[in-house]
Amino acid sequence: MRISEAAAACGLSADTIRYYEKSGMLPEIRRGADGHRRFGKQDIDWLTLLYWLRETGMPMQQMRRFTALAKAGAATVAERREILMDHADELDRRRDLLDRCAAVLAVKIASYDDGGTARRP
Amino acid sequence: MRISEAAAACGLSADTIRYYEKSGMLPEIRRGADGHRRFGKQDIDWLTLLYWLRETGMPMQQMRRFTALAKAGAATVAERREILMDHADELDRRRDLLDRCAAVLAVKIASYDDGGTARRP
DNA sequence: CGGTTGACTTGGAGCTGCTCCAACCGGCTA
DNA sequence: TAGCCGGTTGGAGCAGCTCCAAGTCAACCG
Repeated sequence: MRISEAAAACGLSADTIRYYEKSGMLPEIRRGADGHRRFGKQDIDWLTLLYWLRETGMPMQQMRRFTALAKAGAATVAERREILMDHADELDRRRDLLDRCAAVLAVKIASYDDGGTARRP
Repeated sequence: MRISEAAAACGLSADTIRYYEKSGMLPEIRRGADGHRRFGKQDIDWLTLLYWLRETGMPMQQMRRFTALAKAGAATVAERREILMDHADELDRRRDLLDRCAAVLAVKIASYDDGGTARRP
């Protein structure tokens, strides 16, 4: 798979994929005889996981750590598991934020909706 | 209220408040005789709303627009309402993303949890 | 009265995480 | 042989902060 196909498959842009590679967030990506990157199925899986992690705000530093562990082999599974569990907790906190913001917005919108009949201090 | 108290009250940092003022995202903030900013209750309410909006990812451009409308007076209530409604929709989309990411993480964690008994292709 | 402390002021540099661009290269088609 | 396509690299630019240096002013201490 070429980089553009990989980008289409995982949801990241080609630029972002190159940037992630430069930043040590990808496993070794093979190159063809032409010097172009070639992505295998496992690479796509990895990119897709990264896509979800960044889409939900995991900092690059943590992604780098995660990648380094994965490169280091099976002995690091426990720590990788922990990183993902932590991120799952983070998602819960974010959902909470969204809910609270939704409540704030609802109040504000309602205050616009009362058509000016309410006395707003 | 001094800027540090305002920061404590609204959740933004003093630096961010100054930055927001520079960027046209605040109403006019009074100054004391010493040249320091003085925040009133309404200012704090505004900052708190901005806090929630940025915390849930509203782009500054939209915040600027929102501020400009608020400065322009009551005639712009409908458009401000619309901006908040749009943002509420955005929150729904984000919640959806979080849920989908949580599902991806759950699968990945389960694959770590199976203790290596499963055959992973 | 002078000196220190502390909260503020401004302007500007630095950081993250992309995103875009110029300049270039190799392979394929007409 | 030319033109186009899909890559390559390095580097600039952008959003949204965050931090820092240098300065000002008020208040308090001795």
